[in-house]
Amino acid sequence: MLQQSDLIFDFASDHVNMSQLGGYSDYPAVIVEQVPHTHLLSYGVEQCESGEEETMETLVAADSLLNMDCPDTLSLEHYSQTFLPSLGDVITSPVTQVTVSAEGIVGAFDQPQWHSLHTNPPAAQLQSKKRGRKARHRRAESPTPDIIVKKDKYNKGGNTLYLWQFLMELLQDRQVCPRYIKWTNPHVGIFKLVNSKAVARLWGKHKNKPDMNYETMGRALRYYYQRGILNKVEGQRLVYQFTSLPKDMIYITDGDGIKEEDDDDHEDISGNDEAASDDSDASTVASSDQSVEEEDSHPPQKKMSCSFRGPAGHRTRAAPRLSGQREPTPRPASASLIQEQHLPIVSAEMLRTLQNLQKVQSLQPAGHASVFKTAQLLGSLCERQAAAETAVDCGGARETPDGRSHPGPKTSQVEAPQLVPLTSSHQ
DNA sequence: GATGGCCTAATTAGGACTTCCGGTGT
DNA sequence: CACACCGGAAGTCCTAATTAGGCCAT
Repeated sequence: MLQQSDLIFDFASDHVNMSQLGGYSDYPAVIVEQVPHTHLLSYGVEQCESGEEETMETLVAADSLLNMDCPDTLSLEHYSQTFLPSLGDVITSPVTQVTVSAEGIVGAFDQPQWHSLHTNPPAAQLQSKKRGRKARHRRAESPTPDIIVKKDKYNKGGNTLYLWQFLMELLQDRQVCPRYIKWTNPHVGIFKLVNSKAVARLWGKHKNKPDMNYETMGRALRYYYQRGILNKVEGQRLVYQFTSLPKDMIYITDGDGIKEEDDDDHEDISGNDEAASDDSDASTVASSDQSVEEEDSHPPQKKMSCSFRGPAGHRTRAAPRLSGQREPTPRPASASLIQEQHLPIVSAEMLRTLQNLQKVQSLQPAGHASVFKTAQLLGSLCERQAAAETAVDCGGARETPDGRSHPGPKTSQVEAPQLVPLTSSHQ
């Protein structure tokens, strides 16, 4: 059974019947979502009694959030060749053996996995400087718009999570988004570091750099300007913009259950949640414990509303469709910028793929450990989900234990945004 | 003994930060 | 004054590519 703070990261590779997917067959493999039980993501931060506990609590939050000792969390180790069974409404695609070069992807992908939020080309095409030794192939670089890494790089078990990936992770994590980091304009990839210190500490924790601070992390972010991964939003502090986003990004928005970080965050029953200010610190995560308990007993995650978005692939978690209801929205063949499969992201929809437990059981545990984790989770949730889905059928969307949204009393359903021109610039 | 194939360890290049710094703007 | 922000410079860490060497078969 999954332990608290367990996350499941897996690619939802589908060598399954793609015909089931209809027009979605070209959807990317990486789908993103948290494990249904939000308590699995407990940040474990005690309620803040004073601002002086910021550091400790932030670090504790980082511990719990990232679960750094757990290779199953952000280590990307499951970016390997994991094949998952798929339900009809789950969009997956093969992610294995993707050979990429600076000239482009060679192999599995014939559709762009990412969409650009800019028209401007990447800033830097870093040229390797050869000296002395015989010329050799370039080492794979971070998946910047034009510089794409080999998939295999992420299979080595290293802690190779780039900062931009990390930020995307946070932006898809309801425990930190919008509390520490939030979208200010998800349509164009603009986000804000609501609590820059906490985010920096989380990053430092992940990188095993206890001295990490926003100044240092900010330097790394500034290097992203040159590489065309990020832009700075002029005139707004702590606000940055991704130049590219995965199409199946989960956008956690400030729904009814989630107040803007700058607003009064009174979801914490204890009243100690002072998550408002930028530097209020990670103690704000303490409220997660509260919410974790709530959500444990009430699987529907009422605190957020989020949606998938993409120029064509936008899907709304808040209103899950049944497999037969999905509308085949074709995906525009825009230029691939960042390979989506590099995202250390989990998918709730992937979890859904595992609902087909019979298929899961046919897998070999040795090669699909995380799959089995998921399967176990799903098995334990199966009954509840069935009940929840019944509720969906009867009364609109409710978030099921596998992460689908439910129309809880406070849940606002976020409609899938309108298609955003890829050339949209930040506002 | 020469050659070739395979495997492994060591070396090297280079990417992605990290650290430090001085400076500017709000 | 604090903080955000900028970018140069140098350093660290890690990983992939390359090379060298050993072993074995022919």
